[in-house]
Amino acid sequence: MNIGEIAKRSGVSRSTVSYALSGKRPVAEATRRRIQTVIDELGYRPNAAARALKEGRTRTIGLVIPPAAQRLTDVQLGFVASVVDAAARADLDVLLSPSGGEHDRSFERVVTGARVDGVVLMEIRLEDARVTRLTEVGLPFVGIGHTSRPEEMTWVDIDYETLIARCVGHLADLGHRHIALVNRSAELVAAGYGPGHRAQLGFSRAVAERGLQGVQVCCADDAQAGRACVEKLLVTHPELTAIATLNEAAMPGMHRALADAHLAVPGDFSLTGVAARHWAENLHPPLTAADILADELGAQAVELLIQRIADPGLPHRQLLTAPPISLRESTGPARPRVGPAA
Amino acid sequence: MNIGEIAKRSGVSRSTVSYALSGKRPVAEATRRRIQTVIDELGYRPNAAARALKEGRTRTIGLVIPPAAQRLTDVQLGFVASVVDAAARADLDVLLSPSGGEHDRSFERVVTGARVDGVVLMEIRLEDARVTRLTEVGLPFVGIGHTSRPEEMTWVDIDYETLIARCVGHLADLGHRHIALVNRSAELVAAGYGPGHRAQLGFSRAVAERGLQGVQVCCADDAQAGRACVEKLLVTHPELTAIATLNEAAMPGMHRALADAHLAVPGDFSLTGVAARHWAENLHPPLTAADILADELGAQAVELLIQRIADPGLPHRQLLTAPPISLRESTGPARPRVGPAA
DNA sequence: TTGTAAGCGTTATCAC
DNA sequence: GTGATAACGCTTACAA
Repeated sequence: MNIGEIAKRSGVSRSTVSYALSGKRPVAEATRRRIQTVIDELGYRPNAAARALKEGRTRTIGLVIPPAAQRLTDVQLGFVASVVDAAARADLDVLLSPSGGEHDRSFERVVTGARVDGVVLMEIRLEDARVTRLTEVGLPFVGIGHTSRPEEMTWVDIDYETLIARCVGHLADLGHRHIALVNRSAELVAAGYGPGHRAQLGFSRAVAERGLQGVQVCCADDAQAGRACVEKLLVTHPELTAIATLNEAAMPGMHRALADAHLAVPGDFSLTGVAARHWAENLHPPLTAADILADELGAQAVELLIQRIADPGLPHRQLLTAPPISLRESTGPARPRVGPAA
Repeated sequence: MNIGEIAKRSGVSRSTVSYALSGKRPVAEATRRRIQTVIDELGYRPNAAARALKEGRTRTIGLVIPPAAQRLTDVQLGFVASVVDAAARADLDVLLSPSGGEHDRSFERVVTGARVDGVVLMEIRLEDARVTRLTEVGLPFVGIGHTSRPEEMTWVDIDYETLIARCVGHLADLGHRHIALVNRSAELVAAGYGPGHRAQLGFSRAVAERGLQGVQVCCADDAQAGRACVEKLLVTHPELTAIATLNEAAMPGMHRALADAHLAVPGDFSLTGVAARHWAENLHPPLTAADILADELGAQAVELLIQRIADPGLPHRQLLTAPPISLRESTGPARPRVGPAA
């Protein structure tokens, strides 16, 4: 079933069918209708490969995700969903590529075989080989996250530095003087994972500015680790009254450790951080947090990518969002765990 | 950068380059090496569209997911991850298509523009237009889930009927006589969502066989709904001592409702169901449940699809898995809430 | 208003 | 062991 077949059955040439479809040249109404009838009857659709070959574009974008094996967080999943959704609205298909680990072949295929018109790149590291590679081959791309040389690429990102600083500020306002930051996994932070890195920065800065006692720990991205991490923290830092975190996955475990220590949230202990709204609202008690609007960010990434595909010469653009903290029920006035009385 | 350029620089013809790459015709070792050098130098890769056009296959599979807007459950996410992973291992790319709702264009593009060699279809309904459409156009596909005429397609699925029946059996063995099934959302079940439907069947059957009192309710896929649902259930059915569910997303809320009613799990009330292992292990207390092995199912779906693509005439195959119940800590002996003493 | 034909980058058949 | 060349299905410049 190809355009020639449609042409034959409609009694016109192939070009007329093509033009009737694209509207790039006027076609007599009668002819157009005749062609349309045949097309509907046979359920014809132009062959994507042939069209891509001729036009030099695929109407497809690549979405490079972290290797699937390591589960996606709620926030990451939100990005994927919103990118796919935004792309569908723009009539673009999305080619999914797990990158890193054993899947470099997949990334190379997507990048270098002219399979896509552009790429949305997730989970960018401060030094990221994929960014280098994409720049090298000149394929338009937009990062969700950015590298250590942010001006050299187009990206959207969450301002973890500001957000964590704000969380600390919020806790300080409530009277907390001893605060911990529970970061993402040590591997991730060591590998130069931007959010982890910038969370450290923001935390250190805010703690210094407010003259607080701060302690920073890394924690693997799962509930067990969160539990162990907080259990340890409560012992090693008995004066702690609050935690800020960007580690969603660890949070259920953190809650559990607090409950096991008979510390009520927010009565005895405050908890806050950065998380997907959906997630924050569903915790018990609902988490006071800077709500990441994954939907918007993903859609903006696609929007920027479409612009770059249309004109790759465009100057780079950056979009840093710092959503306000939504006050919910997980933070409250400080109540010393070990005070003068102890 | 195309094959002609490589040919020119290597001083051979285009066909020789092609054969050097594919190995489908012997090429002198010296020539082969010369060509390879040029290729490495220029980072050449065959154009995917041209190859697809010529070969009549795209080396790409479609993955049709539920509309992105409605969040994926943990189990669904597991399927996506494992399908992407398995495809990458087989050097296949994955084109993601949200279907249903406003995204029918995306589905049609994938299905009908020769964009993919085959499709993995998620979230199949008992009557599913997409199955009809795929059959109609003759595109190889494999379902994760199946329709009301299961023998007419190739699929992998989870035997919810058996699993829920087993859960009921397990509860009955522990002495529970009044058990509720918390199903997925009413919309989903009404729309002929297979798992919801088969859970009903399994529940009814098991309850009848064991001579128990059973009550079935539907519940939207989120924590709030789960909480509301159980709160109501506890009031309307005060004799209830256990719940079986396949609604992961609602479970945190269900726990909360039980806690609010001062019912300890498993001391006063037992909870069990079907869930991703990851999820079950992370609940508090860990959920006694039939663990869905999403990784295996997704990989098997890809495997079956590859076979069907290679030979579309193959008889349909079906793979129904019923993983055993993993005993954890959320079920225990029945302790009547309202007994003779009350 | 419509038709003819070139060409996109491959692969594979045929010829040498 | 290697080289011309046709063909895949489409879009579009040129011709009528």
